[in-house]
Amino acid sequence: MTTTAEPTRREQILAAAAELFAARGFHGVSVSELGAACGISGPALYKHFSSKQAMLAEMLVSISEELLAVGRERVTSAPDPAAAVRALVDWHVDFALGHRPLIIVQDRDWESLPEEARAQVRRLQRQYVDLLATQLRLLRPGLGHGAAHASAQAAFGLLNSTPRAGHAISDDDLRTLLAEMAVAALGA
Amino acid sequence: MTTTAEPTRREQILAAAAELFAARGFHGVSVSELGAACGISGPALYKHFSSKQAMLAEMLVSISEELLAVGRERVTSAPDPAAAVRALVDWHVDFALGHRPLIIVQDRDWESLPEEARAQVRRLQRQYVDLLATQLRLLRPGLGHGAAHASAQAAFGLLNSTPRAGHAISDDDLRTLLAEMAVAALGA
DNA sequence: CCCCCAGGTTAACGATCATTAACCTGACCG
DNA sequence: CGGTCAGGTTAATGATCGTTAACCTGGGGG
Repeated sequence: MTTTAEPTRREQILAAAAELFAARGFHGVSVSELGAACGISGPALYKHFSSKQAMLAEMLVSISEELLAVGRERVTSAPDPAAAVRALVDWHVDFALGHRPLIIVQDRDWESLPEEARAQVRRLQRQYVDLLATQLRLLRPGLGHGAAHASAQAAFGLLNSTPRAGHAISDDDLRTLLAEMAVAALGA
Repeated sequence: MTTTAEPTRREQILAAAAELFAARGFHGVSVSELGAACGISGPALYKHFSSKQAMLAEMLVSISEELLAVGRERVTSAPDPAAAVRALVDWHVDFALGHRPLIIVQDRDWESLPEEARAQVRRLQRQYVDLLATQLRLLRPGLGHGAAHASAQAAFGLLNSTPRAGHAISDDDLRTLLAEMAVAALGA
């Protein structure tokens, strides 16, 4: 029995917020609408979060941390750089398909974060990109630092096109398609 | 003498607006700031545009039209589908590198458009993606409609990662890197 | 039994913003 | 010379938003 623990109230709110932010943007949704989406109304949210920005901060920091932490796991448990690259790609496409709203919010609304959280998220994202860039340079010596970084960023750009995809293709097909495209783009 | 025509006032404003919108988002910049960036102040902008949304609409519709129009040219003047795919990739990366702010605004703020313009932009974008998807299916028969569409969208996602790239690599190197990655991802 | 307090409610506040109103000015045309 | 008009200006307006204040309520521990 793996105690799947009913989600806490904060998590419910964050999930609703993620979908609304993804649909209309951080500035495009008011706290009243946000509360309404949770069945409560407006200012009641302040019993759970200190501000609207704090909600955004919590969701973006936590997913950035998760992406990085699991990414590191996958790399260290990979036998060689080629496997590490494939593992990172698979992990990212899995996450992106499972959390489409968060992916949208992450790269559209991160600039709306309060200063401290913004710096934190940017640092985590840079480490995450570097994780892939480092494996690319191990895989293909002679690849410059700038080129490796740009390649990694481009690959994530490809994978993050996931959420915008229409539903003219099944999730499973989309998963393998994106993973194959990313691996091909990275030359691995 | 190709009459390089000093930019009209509207164009100056649109250029300033594109950079500000790209930096802080459509809702993140006020009309006062926008005017200040043009050397005039606040409500003077209404002598040139009927609303703030109208500025966004004009810039997004015009670039969507340009992308599609030139994309069509490149396709019709390509000898075969493989060449067409490469021509489309080259055209897009050229445009993206030359208009980074517009690319950012286009895929971050298109939801802030008034209804009519939003529909128009979405239609133009869909036609643009279909342009690439069609060539992909000619190139690789057996590729499903949904898969071709998703592949095209993913490729543009890769190419649109351009503006976020740090300046650790020269524009020329970045151009060839992205083009090669996109072509590899598309299997062409 | 009573108190407390987590977690709601509605009303009010202050700021900001897009937009409009009212007014000014200088260049150009007849 | 006189008027008009494109293109500015500042002040005012109305709406909306995030946030705070003040108040209520029901259930659990001393």
